[in-house]
Amino acid sequence: MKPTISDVAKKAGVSIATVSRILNRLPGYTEETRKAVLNVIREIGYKPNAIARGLVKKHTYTMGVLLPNISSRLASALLKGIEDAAHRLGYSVIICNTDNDGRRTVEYLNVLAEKQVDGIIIASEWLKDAYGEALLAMKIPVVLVLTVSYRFQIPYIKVDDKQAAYQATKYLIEKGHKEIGMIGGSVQDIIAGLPRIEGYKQALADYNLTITDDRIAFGNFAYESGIRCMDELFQKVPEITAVFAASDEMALGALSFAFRKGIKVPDDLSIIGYDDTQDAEMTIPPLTTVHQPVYEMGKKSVEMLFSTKGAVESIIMPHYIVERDSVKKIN
Amino acid sequence: MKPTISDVAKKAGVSIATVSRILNRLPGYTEETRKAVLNVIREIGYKPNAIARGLVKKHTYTMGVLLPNISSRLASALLKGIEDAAHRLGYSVIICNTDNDGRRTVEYLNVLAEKQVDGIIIASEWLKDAYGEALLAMKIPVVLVLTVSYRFQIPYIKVDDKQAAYQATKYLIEKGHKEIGMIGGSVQDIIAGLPRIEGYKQALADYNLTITDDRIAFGNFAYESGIRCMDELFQKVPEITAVFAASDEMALGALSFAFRKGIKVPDDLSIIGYDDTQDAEMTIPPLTTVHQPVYEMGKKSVEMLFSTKGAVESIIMPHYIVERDSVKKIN
DNA sequence: TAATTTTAAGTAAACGTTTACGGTAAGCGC
DNA sequence: GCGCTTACCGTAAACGTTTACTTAAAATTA
Repeated sequence: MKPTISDVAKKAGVSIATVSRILNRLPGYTEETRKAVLNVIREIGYKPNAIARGLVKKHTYTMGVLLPNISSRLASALLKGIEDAAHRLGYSVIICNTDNDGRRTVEYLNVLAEKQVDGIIIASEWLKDAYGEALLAMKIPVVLVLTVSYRFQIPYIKVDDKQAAYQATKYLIEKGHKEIGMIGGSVQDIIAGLPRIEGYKQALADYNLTITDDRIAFGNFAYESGIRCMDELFQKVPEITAVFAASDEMALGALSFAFRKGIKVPDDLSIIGYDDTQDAEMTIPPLTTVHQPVYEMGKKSVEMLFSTKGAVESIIMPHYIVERDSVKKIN
Repeated sequence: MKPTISDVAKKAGVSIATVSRILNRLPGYTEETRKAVLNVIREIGYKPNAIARGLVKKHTYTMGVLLPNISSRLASALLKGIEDAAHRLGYSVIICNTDNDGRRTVEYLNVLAEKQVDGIIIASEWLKDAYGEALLAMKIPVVLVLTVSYRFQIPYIKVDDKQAAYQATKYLIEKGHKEIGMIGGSVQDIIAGLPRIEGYKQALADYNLTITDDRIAFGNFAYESGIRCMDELFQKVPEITAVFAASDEMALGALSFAFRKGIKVPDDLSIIGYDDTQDAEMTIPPLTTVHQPVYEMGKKSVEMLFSTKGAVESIIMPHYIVERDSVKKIN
């Protein structure tokens, strides 16, 4: 059996209260007994039981993160930010891969509730009513990352998607492009889909460029869909000279499609992505894209989660375009 | 305050023992009282406290995973496999990003011990003595993934690196290449470095091809180092027609370097990678590489961890070459 | 019907901590 | 020497469960 605090107490000839006080650096013992107790602890290899402690303190120093897909590049970067900040603050993080599955999500919410986590971060996921209510019932801090909720008043941290998309499109326009296509997410996706499409349209409108439904292809943010969308775009609107992809992954798909068809990027076609995930700089050519500070958002989200100052404010993080080699100036 | 079991007992007019029995599907109550209790539970929104339960049952249904870098592609895929299997078995997983930092690793081991996790998976990390001893003291199951320990008898699950490297090299040889370079990891890295280099050398030796120190450049498995190594290789041994990279990321670096220098892959240079991470199929051209079944290894590792049959055997997973377009046959 | 077994339920100890409270001895001021 | 504070430390309750043990009633058997 693992040694417990009373084993330590017995062996050191003191009460468990004293051992506990020493462990928690509370006052109430001489330096002499402290040393003796510490020696016993080392000797028998005692480690406090965080479960028992959690039970009385009602604080587990554990938090949960829900994300639709842990293995996406975006999630990886976010997770690292979260883990780093959590570790610094002394928290452990439980990962929950929801797979965008509602049933699985409620299961996770339940587990996290039962495990008495001290806080929850929800990333990239639309907050259904059931989730929000479950969260409310738990009475613990929650923060949303890369998403928002209009129904529930939960602090969030994200980028201004519409504006970012606007700027990406404007960037292409300023490079002389007039026939610009977009590879977007679903319009039903109120978080990462619609706003980016709106930003794109707004920019075209402001510069009096043609907007047609044909110029937008709808993917699901993944690589394969980028390929398919690029194909679609080229068949319907062969005159386009540039495309804005709503995710780097789809931009990579577009890049691959172009390569296969012998279309040179950026000479024949300019591509701008979104996210600035790690592989954006590894592509051929390196991808110009709008940078979301995902790692920092991860960090900030746990800092918000455990912020000691009362009401936490949502944060709109700054984005910016990182210029690489997938966009060419034309005239 | 959150409702407790005694709140439901009181409200239902039974003892907490009965409520507990109902919750745990133990015998000892009528269907009538069961329904009544369940109703109360629903009514007041009671959720069992897993911390309290864990204290008495000495079982937390929580496990830990240690990895050097959560945001690497390899780790992402592995993590997903682990999380999936864990979720299926009812376990939560705590992630620990060690950053290859010894101090941080022991910290994590401590936290996991205190939190009474039921098992630990260690991935891609050389098991220092201190870790092994800490692990031993915890008396809980451990499994190693993508790594081994010779000093500690801990079950592992990995690929035969030397053989895989041998086959990758042989593949190049069979495609007619005679001047083959390698971008390897460090020789000090007994897990992913040395064996792959040995496999490479063995293949060259078996086919009577030239082996020189010049033909091996040493990277750290990351993208940047792939670029640097490719540069190095070309300066020292311009005659090479093919290279075997010990990781896909380094292969991507090599690809980028070639692109910048106007060297066509696979026409002027063939490249084979290692890992078959998600981006291997997204590169231009798609990367031929040796596939490690990382997701499955993740799954299997937790199945091993919580396997009920006595002694668990280590597993060598099968690898295979996936042919894409970065290697060309020459004569 | 009486004896016996089975079933439904309650009581209380245990899990390993933290912590409020109390007690004793020492130190101090007068 | 007496009262008071302070420092050190022990006792025991509490945290929310599970579970061994007990008990009373119901069901079964003879």
